[in-house]
Parts: sequence; structure tokens; C-alpha cells
Amino acid sequence: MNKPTTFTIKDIARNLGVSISTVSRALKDHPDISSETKLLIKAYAEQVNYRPNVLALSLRRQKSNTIGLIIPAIVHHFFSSVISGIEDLAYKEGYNLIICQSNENQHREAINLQTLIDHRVDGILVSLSKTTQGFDHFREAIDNGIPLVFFDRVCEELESDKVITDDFEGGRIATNHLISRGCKNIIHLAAPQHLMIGKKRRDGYCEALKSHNLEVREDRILKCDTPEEVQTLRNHILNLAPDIDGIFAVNDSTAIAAIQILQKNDYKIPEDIAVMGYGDGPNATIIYPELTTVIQKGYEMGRESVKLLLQRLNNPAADIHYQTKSFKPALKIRQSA
Amino acid sequence: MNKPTTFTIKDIARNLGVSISTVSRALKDHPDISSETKLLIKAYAEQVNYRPNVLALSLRRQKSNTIGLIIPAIVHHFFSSVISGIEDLAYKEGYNLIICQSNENQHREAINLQTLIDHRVDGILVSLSKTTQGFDHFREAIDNGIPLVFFDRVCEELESDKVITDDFEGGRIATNHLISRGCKNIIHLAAPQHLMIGKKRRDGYCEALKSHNLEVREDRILKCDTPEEVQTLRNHILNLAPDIDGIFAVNDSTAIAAIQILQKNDYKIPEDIAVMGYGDGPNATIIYPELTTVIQKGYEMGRESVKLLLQRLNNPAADIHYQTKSFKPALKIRQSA
DNA sequence: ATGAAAGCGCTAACAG
DNA sequence: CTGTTAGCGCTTTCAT
Repeated sequence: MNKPTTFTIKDIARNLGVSISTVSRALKDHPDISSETKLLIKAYAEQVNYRPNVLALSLRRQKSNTIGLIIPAIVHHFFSSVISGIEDLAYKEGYNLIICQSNENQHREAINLQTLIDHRVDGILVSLSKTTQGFDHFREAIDNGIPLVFFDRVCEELESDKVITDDFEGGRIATNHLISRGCKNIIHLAAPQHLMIGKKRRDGYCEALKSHNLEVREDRILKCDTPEEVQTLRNHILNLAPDIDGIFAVNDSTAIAAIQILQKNDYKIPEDIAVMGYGDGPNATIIYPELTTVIQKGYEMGRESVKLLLQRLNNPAADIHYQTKSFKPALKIRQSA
Repeated sequence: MNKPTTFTIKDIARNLGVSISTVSRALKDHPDISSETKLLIKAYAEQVNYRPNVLALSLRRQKSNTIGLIIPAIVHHFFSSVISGIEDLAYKEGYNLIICQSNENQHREAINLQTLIDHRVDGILVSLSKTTQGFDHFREAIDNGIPLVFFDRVCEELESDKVITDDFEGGRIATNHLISRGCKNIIHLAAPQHLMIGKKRRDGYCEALKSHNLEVREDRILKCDTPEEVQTLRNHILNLAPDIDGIFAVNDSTAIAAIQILQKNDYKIPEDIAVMGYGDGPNATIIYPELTTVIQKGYEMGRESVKLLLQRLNNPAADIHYQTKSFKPALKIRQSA
């Protein structure tokens, strides 16, 4: 068992009989150093497999080359696609990623944020937890001069860069699609209304109804955005079922859970009740009938978030105005509606 | 816009007219410091919201309190459950996580590894990429004295701690279940055989057949472990279909893809062909008929991996023998088999 | 009970 | 062209 053998520039300097700064400079091709010395040093560094100590570098530069990410839950397909987009671009640009899950919990979210600040990340990407109602914990990042980019579940109260899909439009086209198939009594399974995505998708739903002279009824909007909640509201939904012909769910998994309950009670999808999801994850093509839904580009949103962040990182002083990048949602028509 | 205001112990020392070392000691309750001074310093630190610089700490301690994770792909439900398990325990124990995706690519895996080593992580958790055939890149971590824990897709050639499910047993009970329902002609959709999980599950399948005096036929073992590959092998599978009555797929999504192709060609599942998956992810209850499968406890495996790693971290010199923690697989019987 | 100083690994201003 | 020095923020001997 050979002992851990990590060379530092100091070791190299000593072994080669030059000064530490010469080594440092040679390694980064500083013009002052003679090419002989450079060659010598580089060859030796290569030979002993020298690797700069990132920790020391970060401390010195006051820059960690690390991006922090706070995400409600990795297990959701949408969010894991986002992560892939973030990671691909971030690593390409020489940044590392620290990923934290808030588990839909505001307190945890605040802790995550503190952790990231403590680690002196250069910037933070965040999608809000479902329970988050105040935003003071984000202030601290801002006070520390750490740029924030919100994506998907963004925060209106805070000035910052944002990456979203046009959720209003998404809700609108989803509902329009149901109407265009002839649905006249459409319920909406909605996310909490303090979440922008919840509010916007719902507003889009309402707008679509109104523009077709259909009545917007509060009793047809259920706060229900997980399969578990569908179970809880099972009876309520089944009571509504005889009077409705369409459902617009705020995400795929909720739509799927609704389909399953309805089918078990002998409703035909889409003939009796047409069902729209939102997200277009892999589940959409596993359920029967395959789910008609709204496409949400997680991977691309992830990349775009990093792009916005890098822009800001590379223009530190610049008073760039905060940007909001909005993706256009698109319908993915299959069989459920 | 108030400028980023990050206090260091130096600032505190200056503002309070004491020495840096006094501040350092007071903050960590060193017995030498008078309680007055402690109180004073702590109060002030609190007031200015002092936060130690993790980078400086790590450099000083030669310990980053960070765990590295290399995972084939976050988007798979199993792996994201593992992450949750890892994260929960790691954060509780004061460790941070750097997550890297290999994207099933050995080269990327090697880069990930180097990144983690560069970051001086205290330990590395890894599940092998599908394409990984050599293991030299792991040697370097070992040479650097960084403990490795493999989970799920482990490496036999390397001595290290491991966390697995008993994949042989999993393959055996899955196949036994098919046999017990009366299947006599069972094909296996297998993972690559250089992966232990691929080999073990297949061996379990063979063992089950043999022990029931059923012939093991090479032409009934297909290398096919993704929905995409099922598409590619579509015709081949349909050619086999008339002669078989059971399928054991190496994972749920492959099983589901097979079910879908079979159903489109008018086979009844499970009446004509019974299908077993492996993993028991959320998809299993979305497909119709619901998928009979083998339970794999991702979250628990994640936790266990961290546990093994921490054990080693906390017993640096100790010559603890490498451990392999093996989870017992269990059948989850639903409708597809 | 407190302070001064060295050092973790690295960079960069300054000096020759 | 190369070396010396100071310092990033923190801990920890060693003095006092």
C-alpha cells in the first residue's frame, strides 16, 4: 500500500531546484518563463501526475468555480432532465455542481441556500419548493453578491434572471385543445396558487374557458397536484365525474392517477372524459390511452439557466437588466384527449 | 445595493480589538478562553452573521467534508432514489455531495473521477457505467487514499466496500415466479454481461430453469436492457413470441416496452405471455396490466453506501476488511405475471 | 487567558 | 528570466 502521493508545486520546486513561483508560472505558460524551464517543469509535473489543488485555488481566487442547485426533488423526471441540461453545460464551462434537494420544504430550502453560500458557490440555480411562501432566505444570497437564477418555479417578488415556460399559454392551449374536441365541462387539477406555475396554468385554463363563453366555476378547480392527492380526493372526483367531459391536470402524474381512478369506475378515456397532462415525461406513453400533454423542455431549460448565470458571472459589474427567458409550450397530442 | 459583506475572523478580531486566534478559539469554545470574551465574540459574530469559510477550512484540515458521487444517469428512477438516500444521510452527517453523471460512458466516468479527486473529496460513491470495462481510472482514487464504495453496479476486480442487491437471487425468484405460474418457455432480456448485475440476474434465471428441468437456451437470452433496444429488436422478439409464455426483463422499463409491443400485436398479458420486470419503479403501476417485478430499495442502498463510507472515513488507519452489504430482493406480484 | 507566527497550496505584485 | 514576499481564511503550536 503506497502512501497517498499528491504533489504540490512546492514539491516540484524543491525537486527541480527552482522557486515555487517559477513552477506556478511555467505551468500556466506565463511569457516570462524560458521555454526550457517550462518544458522541464511541465514534463516533471506530467510525470508525477501533478494536479492543482482546487481548494487552494478557490481560496486564492475567491471564486470556487462551483454552481449551486436547489431543486424540489430529483425523482421527478422533469427535474432530473433539468439537471442533465445544467450539468452538461456547466461542466463544459469548467464549473462544478453542488446539488441540493429541498424536498418541497421551505426550511430545508433555506438550509440548502446557507450551505451553498457557505461553500462560496459562484452562483445559484433554484426552483422553488412547493411550500415556500417567503423569500427572505434568498435575500442573503443576494446580499452576498451571489447571482441567482430561478427556473420553472420562479419567484415574482425577487428581481433576478428567470427561465420559465409560458405557463399561462400552456394552460390555455391545453384547455383549448379539450374545448376543440367538444368538451364543455372541464375541471382543472391545480397546483398551489402561491406557485407561479400553479397560478399561470390555472389562469390559462380560465382564459380559454372564457374566450369560448364557458363558465369558470370555482368548484371545478381542485387543488390537487400529486397522485397521492388524487387518491385523497378520489370520492370528490368521482362525484364530479358524471357531469364532466374533460380534465386538465397540472402535471402528467396527476393526470395519470386521475385516468386510473376513472377507468376503474368504468369511465372511458377519452370518450367519456378527455384528460390532458402537462410535462410530457416518459410516463405519458406508458399509460393507456397514451397521454395528451404539454411539452416542457427540461434539458433545454437547464442549459438556458446556466447560460443566464454564466452571462452574469462573466459580466460582474455590468448592470445588465434581469432577463426572463420564456419557452413556448407545445401540445403533444396522443390518445387521452 | 449594499456591497457583499462577508465577515472573516480577521474582521471580527480587528473590530473587537482582540487577536485572530482568540476569535478562532472563542468561536469553537476552546477552554482557554474566558467566558466573557467568548460571549462578546460570539455575540458579535452572531450579529454580523459570521460564517466560516469552508474553503479555507478544507484547505487547512486537508479534508473537504464532501462526498463525490458518480452515477450513470440521474433520470432513472432507481438512481434518483439512491441519490435521495445518499443525500439525506450525508447532509445529516455534515457532508456535502458533488454529483456527476457518467452517462453510461467510461471516458466520462474517468473524467468525473478526476474532477472528484481534484476537489479533494473525502470519499467516492460509484455505480459503474454500462460501457466500463477497465478499471484503471479507479486506481488513481485508491492511490490518492480516497475510499471508494461501489453500489448496485459494482466492480469485482477492485477491492472495496460494496452495496448490492442479491441479483442472482433476484433473477432466480423472478424466474421461479414465472415457472410457478406455469411458464415453460421463458426468455430473458438481459443487461450486458460484463456488468455484474447483468451476469448475476442472468445466472439466477438460468439456475431457476435448471432446477425445474427446463432447458437453458442461448437463443432465448437477448442482450436488451432499454426500451430503445426493445424497439430495435422488435421483429426478433415478435418472431420469438409465438413460442414463448414468459419474459423476464432485467429492468422495469424494458419489461414495459416489451409489454407494449406484444399488446400491439394482440398478445394478452399475462394470459399469452407473462412478463416480469425488475426494480419496482413508479412506472410499474402505470402500465396495464400492472407490472409484477422485483423490489429494489434504492433509497436504502444509498443510505447504506454512505454508512459504509463514513465507517471508513471515521476509521482511517483501521484495516477493516472490505464489506459487501447485500440487500435481499423481494417479489412484488401484480398482474403482468 | 491571550497573542504571534507558521503553514495548508496557490497566485501575483514587486524586485532584481 | 527568476526569486522573494505577502496574502486568501483558518487552525494550532509555541510563547508570554
